[in-house]
Amino acid sequence: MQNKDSKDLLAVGGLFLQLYDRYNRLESKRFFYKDFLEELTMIEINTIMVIGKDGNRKKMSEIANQLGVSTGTPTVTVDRLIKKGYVVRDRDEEDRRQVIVKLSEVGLSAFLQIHELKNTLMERLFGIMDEEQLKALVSILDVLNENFDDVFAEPHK
Amino acid sequence: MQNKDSKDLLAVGGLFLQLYDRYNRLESKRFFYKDFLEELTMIEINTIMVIGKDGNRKKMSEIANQLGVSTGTPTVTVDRLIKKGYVVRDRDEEDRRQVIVKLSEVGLSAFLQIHELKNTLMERLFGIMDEEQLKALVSILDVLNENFDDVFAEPHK
DNA sequence: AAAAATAGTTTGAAATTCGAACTATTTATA
DNA sequence: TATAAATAGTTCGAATTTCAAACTATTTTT
Repeated sequence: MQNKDSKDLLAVGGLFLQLYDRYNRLESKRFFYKDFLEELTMIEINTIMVIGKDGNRKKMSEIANQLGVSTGTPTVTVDRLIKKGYVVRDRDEEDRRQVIVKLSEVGLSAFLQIHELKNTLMERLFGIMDEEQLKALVSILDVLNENFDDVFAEPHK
Repeated sequence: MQNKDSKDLLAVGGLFLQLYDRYNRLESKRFFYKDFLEELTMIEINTIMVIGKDGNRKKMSEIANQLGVSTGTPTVTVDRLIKKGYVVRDRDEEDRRQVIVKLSEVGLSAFLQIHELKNTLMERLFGIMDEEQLKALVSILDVLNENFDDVFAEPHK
């Protein structure tokens, strides 16, 4: 039995998908974003999280790309978020075709709260593990993240 | 430094979320479901996957619950899937309030193809790991899945 | 200077969603 | 047993989300 076809390789995929689905469901509005959903819809929250990550400054195309939607979608969402006071739209003065979107103070505060909320969930999820398991998992997740883009670079089949 | 506040506990959450986001984006239509999206929308695919899992026989409420949407949503989606020939609607004869939804032959075939597609992705993702890491990861994911519901049972805060 | 490429916006149509009101059926209760 | 309450789904209307195509504005290429 060689590596590629090991029973562990088969098992780990199923277990990952199971955990992924569970977390996915947990994050789905009803529970998780309850405090925000009076004000914000899911796509608005997702858009805020994309804008705030790594420096609070994103082009429209970056937002569309990160969310996996066409560029028409964030145009509409950002319009609404501006109306609600969560983001600001600027034109890049270097290249005036580009639009730069940033979080307002309100938007940034929402971003930080949701970020914190996610961290709390993570602490719950992984809090049951002992120090040794944590160390092992950190190094494994590191490897998976590092190789992710390479592994899926060429279109699969 | 005690367990709960260890740097590994902090790190592992971020790494998990990173992997989660990446996989999430990968699964998002454009790449992954390309072959099906001429025929099916995302919610239709998700609904098919829920119906097919664990025995190809689901109540409306089970579908809504698994998808994290209100019951109105699968009613509409199932209508469309019936029209497209992917599922069948039956009334439970024991309790005639309940509606049982099953995949047709076409639906089952789509389910299996998508299932296979996901497994292929999993093999790619985890194929870079050696046997020892795989074993470790299997046992960790097992623990996380087993404890998931308990950990998040009581509403967080 | 003209043509091509790029970044976003606008538009219209379809899909998705929710929550509330509704129908049908089953279970509880008086 | 009759009535009330609970449960399972459906229908409805309004809002959100989406895409793709046509469009505007700007920059880059030829």
